[in-house]
Amino acid sequence: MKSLQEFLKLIADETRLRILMLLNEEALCVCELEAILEVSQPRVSRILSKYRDLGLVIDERKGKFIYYKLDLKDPLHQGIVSSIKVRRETMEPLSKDYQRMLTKEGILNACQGSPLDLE
Amino acid sequence: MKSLQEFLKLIADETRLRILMLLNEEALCVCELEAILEVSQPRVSRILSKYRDLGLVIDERKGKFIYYKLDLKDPLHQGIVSSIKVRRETMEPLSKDYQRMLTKEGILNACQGSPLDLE
DNA sequence: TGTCATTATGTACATATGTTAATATGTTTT
DNA sequence: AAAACATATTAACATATGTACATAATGACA
Repeated sequence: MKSLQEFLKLIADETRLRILMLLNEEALCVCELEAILEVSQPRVSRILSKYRDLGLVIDERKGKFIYYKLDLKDPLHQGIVSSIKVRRETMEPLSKDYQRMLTKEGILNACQGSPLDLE
Repeated sequence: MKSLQEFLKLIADETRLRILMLLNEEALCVCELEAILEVSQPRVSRILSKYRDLGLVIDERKGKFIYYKLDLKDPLHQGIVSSIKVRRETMEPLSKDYQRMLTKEGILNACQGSPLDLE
């Protein structure tokens, strides 16, 4: 129950939810998130650290970059996230974010090392 | 999107979520909620007014009592609520609350007019 | 080892939020 | 109309939260 409260509190914020929805699709590093969302680096980093504290996220280093991806162990959390995902197309920052992530628009220049080339 | 933020923020609190889950089952008045949840009357009233402000709740007067019930028009809100409902039995205040509501334990004496007799 | 890019954190500030007690409003009933 | 009860609101307080800026820590790689 406490875990549900914390989870809801975290995603009850636009930027935090946007990050969560992206990380639910694929692993991304801080600078990629920064580029997609157009928010400051410290803010992205802080949000990721909150997710990490609650064990909702896994991080893995690849070269210079640390890739984060969602790791929802609780089926309730999963259920809530997929309820939102189903309606992503109708929810405006979320839908655009997703497109930007797919097209990698503006990302290559944002992260100097072009992390996407690593894969 | 803004509506989703507000909704999540509201239910990211134990008492507020407990009330929402109960009102999702049947219409209840303030004093019944007070008795089931064992929280103060002003607090219940305040929470209901927030739900009312967001149009999540319908109220109907019956005699002395005002009965509130949930009115989720947004399918996304519905989806989130049913994700939680599915796992209610495993979530502790929620499960007991539901039982108390069904058995009407302690309620008849709490509301002096015995509102339940009206039905 | 030194430098550079990435990521993390500290601090200070403003703003928001929850809580309680007291009080007001409105309704029924006699 | 008055009493009794249900519900709503106000005010004051403490606590929490978000934000931005500056700076620090970490790791990669030449």
